[in-house]
Amino acid sequence: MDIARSPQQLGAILRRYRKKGSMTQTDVAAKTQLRQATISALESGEVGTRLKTLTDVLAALDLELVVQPRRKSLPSEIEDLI
Amino acid sequence: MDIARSPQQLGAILRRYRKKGSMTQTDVAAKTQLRQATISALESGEVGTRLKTLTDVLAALDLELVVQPRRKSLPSEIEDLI
DNA sequence: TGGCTTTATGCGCCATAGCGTATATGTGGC
DNA sequence: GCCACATATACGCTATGGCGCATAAAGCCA
Repeated sequence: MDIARSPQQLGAILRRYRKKGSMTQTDVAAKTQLRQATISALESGEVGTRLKTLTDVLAALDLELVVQPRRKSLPSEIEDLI
Repeated sequence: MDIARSPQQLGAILRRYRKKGSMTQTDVAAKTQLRQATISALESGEVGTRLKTLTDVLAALDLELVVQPRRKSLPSEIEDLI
């Protein structure tokens, strides 16, 4: 599932989509005018990453966000503990 | 729709949900341990807002994010111009 | 195992978010 | 018009993201 409630989950999802598109962090960095190190930080779930960085990467991966009410999601809460 | 591709769209969505829940920025600030001014900035679409701030507010409003491939969305692109 | 690619870290620098505190500006309701 | 309540701004401060540049540490595959 691609539901995120934390920067960590968001980072993991972005990494999955990036790999699905056969791109490296360096590729994404080039597309977004960011550094490879910055992409690394985002995917690692650094809590301080800026929204602009997130939306830039989403654009590079051709993704978008949907905001929705939380569903009961035991799986996702368990995932939080990992 | 609640699709966001930019901090601005995200802020607008959050504001709508907050009002739907009859909460003030001060209420959300209290719940999240952030300042009312910070909530104001987030809803205004300040690009530098931190991911942690976003996820904290999402939690306070009982919302979550879904990441999905971009759909062709003329409406959303028009919205960008507003 | 060696060698190449990919990802994670380090360091010094600058810009800025978020802080506390406070005030100004909206915005409704009466 | 007045007055609460809500939201937007301001100022000085500290913490930290992202930068360039560089290197270390994994991963991967022949």
